[in-house]
Amino acid sequence: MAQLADLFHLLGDPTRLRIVLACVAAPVAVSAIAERLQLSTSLVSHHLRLLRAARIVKSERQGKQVFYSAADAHISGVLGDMLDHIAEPSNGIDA
Amino acid sequence: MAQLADLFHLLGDPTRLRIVLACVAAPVAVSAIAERLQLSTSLVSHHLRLLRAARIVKSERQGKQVFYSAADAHISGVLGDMLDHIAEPSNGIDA
DNA sequence: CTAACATTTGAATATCTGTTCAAATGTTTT
DNA sequence: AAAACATTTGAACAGATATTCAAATGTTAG
Repeated sequence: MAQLADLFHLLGDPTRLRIVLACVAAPVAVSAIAERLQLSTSLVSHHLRLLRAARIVKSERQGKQVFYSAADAHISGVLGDMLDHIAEPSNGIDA
Repeated sequence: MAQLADLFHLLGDPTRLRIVLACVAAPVAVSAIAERLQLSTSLVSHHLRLLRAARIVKSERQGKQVFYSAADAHISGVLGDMLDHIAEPSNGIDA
C-alpha cells in the first residue's frame, strides 16, 4: 500500500513525470534528458535516483554516459490509462 | 501534462489513496469512509474535495449523507496496472 | 598521471501540503 | 423554529520535498 502510494507520488511531480516520458520509449543519457527538457543534470540525476529506486526506470552504463529507460511495460500501461481518463468526454469540463 | 501529474499526485498520498480504494467499488458515505479508515470526517472531506475536483471520484447526495464513488473505469485500470508493476518478480527485491 | 567529460551526491533553502481544530453550512426530524 | 446529524470550510502548524549550488566520484582520452 505504501509502495503503491510511493509509485504514484513519484509520477506526481511534473518535472519527474517529464523525465519518465523522456526515456520511456528508448534509453536516453542523463545529459540528453537534461538538454531536451532544459534542466540541470544535477536535478535530473536527483529525480532519476528516486525513479530507479522505485523501479520505474532502470540504468545502464555505456562509457562515460548512463542511459535510463522504462523498467517494465506496466509503467506505460499506467500512463496510458491515465491519459484515457483525461480524454474522457465528461472529464476536463466542469459539471 | 500538468493535469496528468496532478492525477498521479493525488493518488500519491497514502491517506488519499486509501480513501479512493474505500469507495472505488461502491458508493460510500463520508462518515462511513472516516469510520472504516479511522480518520476524522474533516480530513476525509478535505481529501474528497481534491479527488472530486480531479474527477477521480464523484459525489451524490442522499438525505443528510453524501456518497462518493469512482468517477470512471480508468481509475481502477490505473490501480490495476500499478499493482501489476509491484507484483513483477524483478521488483520488490533489490538488484 | 593529468585533464576533460559525465554523473552523482550532500547540504541548504524556499515552497508546498497533509493534518488538526473550530466554526459554518446544509439537511432532516420533532 | 429549534435541535440533532452530516458534511464542508478556513486558518494555522508541522513536516515533507523540489530545486539550486558546490563539491565529489567515476570514466575515458592525451
